[in-house]
Amino acid sequence: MNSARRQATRQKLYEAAVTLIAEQGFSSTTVDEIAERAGVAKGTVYYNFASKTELFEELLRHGVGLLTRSLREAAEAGVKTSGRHVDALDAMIRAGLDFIARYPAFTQLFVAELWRTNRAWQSTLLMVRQDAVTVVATVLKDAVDAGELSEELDIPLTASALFGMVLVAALDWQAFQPERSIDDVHAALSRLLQGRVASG
Amino acid sequence: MNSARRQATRQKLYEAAVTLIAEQGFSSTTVDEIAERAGVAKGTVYYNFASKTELFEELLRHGVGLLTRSLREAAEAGVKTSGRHVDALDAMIRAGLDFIARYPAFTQLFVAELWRTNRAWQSTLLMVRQDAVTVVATVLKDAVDAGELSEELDIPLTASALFGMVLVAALDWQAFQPERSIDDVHAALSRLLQGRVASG
DNA sequence: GTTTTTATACTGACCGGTCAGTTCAATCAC
DNA sequence: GTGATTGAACTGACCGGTCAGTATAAAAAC
Repeated sequence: MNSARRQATRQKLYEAAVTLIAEQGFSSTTVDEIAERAGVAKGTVYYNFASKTELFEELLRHGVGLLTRSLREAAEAGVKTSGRHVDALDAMIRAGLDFIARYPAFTQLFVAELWRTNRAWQSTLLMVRQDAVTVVATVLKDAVDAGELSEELDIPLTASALFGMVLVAALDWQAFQPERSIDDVHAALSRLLQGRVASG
Repeated sequence: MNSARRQATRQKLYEAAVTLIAEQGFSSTTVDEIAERAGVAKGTVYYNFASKTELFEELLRHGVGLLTRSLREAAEAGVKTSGRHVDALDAMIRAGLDFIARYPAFTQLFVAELWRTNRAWQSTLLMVRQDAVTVVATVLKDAVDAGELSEELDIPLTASALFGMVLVAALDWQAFQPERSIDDVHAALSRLLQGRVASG
């Protein structure tokens, strides 16, 4: 059980499912399509996952796991180089952009599901969302504690707003201006964040 | 044709469809459900709209029409009172929050579909998105032309980022902290936007 | 001012297709 | 030789769209 071979099959199924569901949505994506895209028999899907829904839930956990790990590592590395927590924040924005550039399909799918209610996987989604927001909020809190950011900062709301800013800007970048470099996008967002927008 | 009665039926169908699709997504929402929620027979749906997809597309146009009108009015009123374009921007943020508070279901649905590809209504979505972003970008451009914002400002990307900031913060507010007042949320976003985040 | 006609709006049973999930004997790979 | 995969057939619930018929109200005919 859980052999390397099986792991590889599951990975193929994740990759097939993520692009199809990002394009078409969960309900319009058929299990037959997923199996075909993954180059696997339909029976294999049900040998590896209890249901279509469970495949999707594990996919969510898998993807958000990658994101949070990447954000955490960026934050740690960012604070280590300069000792300033705002640099950790900036490094996290960069890591977010990297993630979205690398896994655009997962990001689309995540956004599409995030604020839906009454879905089978709602509790799973709430948990993984909490994981991701916590990483951002923690860095914000550290920066406030260190006196780098105002004590009046509304941490949870700001974490959400930052998350949204990066998310929407990056998705628009991917969808409508894919020729731009990541450095370019990163610079524009950093500027906006650091209040260097006002003229003079 | 286009009688008051028919208009009323279409309105009922919009209202029924928007909440159901926001909760469940387009594909998981059945025409039977929409009809039942609207208190109307299934045939009536097809008497008023050519297909489920067309109902959805007209719903998108209808909703984004409301949003852009509201943003435009806010921007005009905002610039009139003080003559400063950054106040128009702030007024637009407020109008965005108002809209999301008033039509949360439409907002959810719009976000969920915005970055999907390969969907029947993609072109419709692209058009209405363009309408909305243009309103924001226009105000940004006016502010830059008036010397209130830096000339180096990346207008389209900043417009997207602002849009995302307000969108995600507001959806999180609605979903996870609905007890907070709109003034409170508005203040936090204004602060973030105007660079009053850094301490000191 | 009552009957007839017409146009529009609405109804709901029904049909044909689709799809998640099941089953299982046969084959493969380590 | 045991765990993993295949492939194909099958089931049954579900759903988008259709259509013959009904309801309503206003105009036309008498």
